[in-house]
Amino acid sequence: MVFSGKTPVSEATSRRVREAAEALGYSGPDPRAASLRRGRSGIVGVVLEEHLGAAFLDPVTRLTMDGLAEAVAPLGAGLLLLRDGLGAASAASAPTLTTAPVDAAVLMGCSGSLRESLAAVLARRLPVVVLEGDAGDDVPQIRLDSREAQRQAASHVKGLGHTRVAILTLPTTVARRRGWLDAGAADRITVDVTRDRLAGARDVFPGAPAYASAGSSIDEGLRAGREMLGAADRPTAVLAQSDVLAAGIIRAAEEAGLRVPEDLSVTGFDGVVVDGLAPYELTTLVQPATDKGRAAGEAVAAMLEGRVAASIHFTCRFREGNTTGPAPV
Amino acid sequence: MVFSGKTPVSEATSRRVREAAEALGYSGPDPRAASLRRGRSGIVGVVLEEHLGAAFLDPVTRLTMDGLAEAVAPLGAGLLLLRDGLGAASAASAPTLTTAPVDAAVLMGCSGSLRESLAAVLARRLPVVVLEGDAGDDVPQIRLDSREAQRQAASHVKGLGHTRVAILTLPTTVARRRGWLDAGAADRITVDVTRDRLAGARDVFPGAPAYASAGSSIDEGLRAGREMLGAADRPTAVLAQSDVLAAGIIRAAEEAGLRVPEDLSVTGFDGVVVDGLAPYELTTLVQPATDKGRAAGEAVAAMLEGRVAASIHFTCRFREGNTTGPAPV
DNA sequence: TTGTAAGCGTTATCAC
DNA sequence: GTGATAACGCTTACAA
Repeated sequence: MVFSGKTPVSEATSRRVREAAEALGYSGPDPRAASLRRGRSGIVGVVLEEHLGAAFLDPVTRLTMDGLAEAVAPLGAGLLLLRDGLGAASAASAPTLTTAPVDAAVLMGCSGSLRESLAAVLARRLPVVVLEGDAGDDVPQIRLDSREAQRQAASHVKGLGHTRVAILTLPTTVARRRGWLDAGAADRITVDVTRDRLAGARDVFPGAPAYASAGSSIDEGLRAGREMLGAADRPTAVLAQSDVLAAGIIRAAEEAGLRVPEDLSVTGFDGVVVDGLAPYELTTLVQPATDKGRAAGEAVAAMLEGRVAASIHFTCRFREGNTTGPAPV
Repeated sequence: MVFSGKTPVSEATSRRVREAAEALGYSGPDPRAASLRRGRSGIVGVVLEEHLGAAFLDPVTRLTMDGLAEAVAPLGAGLLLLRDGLGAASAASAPTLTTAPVDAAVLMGCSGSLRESLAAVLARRLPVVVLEGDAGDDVPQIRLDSREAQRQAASHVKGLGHTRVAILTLPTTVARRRGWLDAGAADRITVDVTRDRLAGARDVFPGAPAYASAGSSIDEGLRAGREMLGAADRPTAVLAQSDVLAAGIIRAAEEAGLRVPEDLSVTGFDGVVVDGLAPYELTTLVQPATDKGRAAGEAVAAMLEGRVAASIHFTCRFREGNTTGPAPV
């Protein structure tokens, strides 16, 4: 066909066809028909567990999506935004992994309904990659050494002499309840990232109190910070599970008249640029967010070409900033 | 068919079919074939002009996408992220409006290559909606009274006695050059939103100097603020074209030891929650960002059902916060 | 209620 | 190099 540019076509024929097309009002091949014939739609489904606005609030998600988009582009593929299961409410008509013409799927931090989404794609025998979630079997996974990394930051803080340390966690379950975690709560955490990072922190500070945020944002951190720093025996260091949460803690400290790091040390996690945080430079764990996305995209590409994609384990790099210092005496 | 649930099927047959399906390893209808037959893919393409990470940095974009997603969901449609034209580099293999199986398209602030993208969808006779961009002809557009709104904020500032007023604009062209705009620069602005808001501000302060940012973020605002507030005859008020830019200006003011609003008044635009800006509450123009997205989605839905969708003009609401005050004497 | 047949618009293949 | 032909897997309409 002239449009596909696949077969060599003579100039004359080409023009003749184009003229006819023009006359008939034909505007190129129909992608729907092409995708049926080819067995490829050129679309990769991305499953998010929050609504769009919330998901993209997180800088890590943004970076990951960026890397993902970049890696699937050469494939001629675009990203289709999908939300995972949830209640029957949306299930009625919203597009799902089973009804959307996707060639492959990427499950992003679908902690809650991961298994459900996974079952759906697996049933359709679609290539699938799971980002930071425990998919168990033989599906390629992109993971991070969250626990080890968090342990490293905790050790750093311990080395500075801190003993009264509190942890500010990411949401622990899909319910996203805000507040202090009680004794057995750690075992009921369903979000893998949260669980791993908490474990890493407690490897170093076994009994450290932990407060769960309802999301990863500065305002959530601020809100949590007010509560965490308000207590009588307030901590001298807070290990936050994300940079934006850490930024919120810093704001709360400023609000309470505490200097960082003289009165309070704060560590983050992610190593992203937090808009407006200057002049502070967080002590944090730098994770290769964009690379993670890219790796997911490449894994998808590999599987689409029939190759097997291996799981990848990324590591974080500890970066000392100016938000941690010796424990106050 | 049993799976479609369209035709009434007896229980016995249903089970028989299901068993056969199971045996043959059939896992439901192929969405690609269905979309060809139906002539619908259930996908709405969203054209962004930046890469994902950058686009979603802007709170307004996030909210708009949210509203859009919500409005197209009942349609059974998902959002496919697409980037507009650009150089030949990406054009090679990246998915485009012409190759993706979309039922309709939404063009989001595609200032630069809007016409190009528009031509592509129009050629395919797809329903299309343009968000805040001048599409000229009879394509439905979702617009905002940017100029009038900005004029209102400027009047408020004028009423407070300010005369030395500077404007901080959003990017003026796709090139996104940062710096003071010279005399004729206003006429060379290709981004509609930027042009309209600048015009509104200059309706009230005709000769006001304007500085162009390279993007809508706090750090951009901070960077611009350092330059704008560093001059000898620094302004007593800055009209920023977005809330996040305004937040950056406030940070720059703090940095320079200026109090807001005592020494410097600042206005924003958008009325979004700026993460971490508390305790300031911006004087700003609240725009219905989510509604804009929803309206775009509904317009798309209407067109998909054969109805005609009218253009919609949204208006902003002026909201006085605590970042503007009387001009210092 | 169940079964059957005809296309949706491509693209790949094969004979010319 | 060019033109015809046969699927791709579904949905819908119509006949049994």
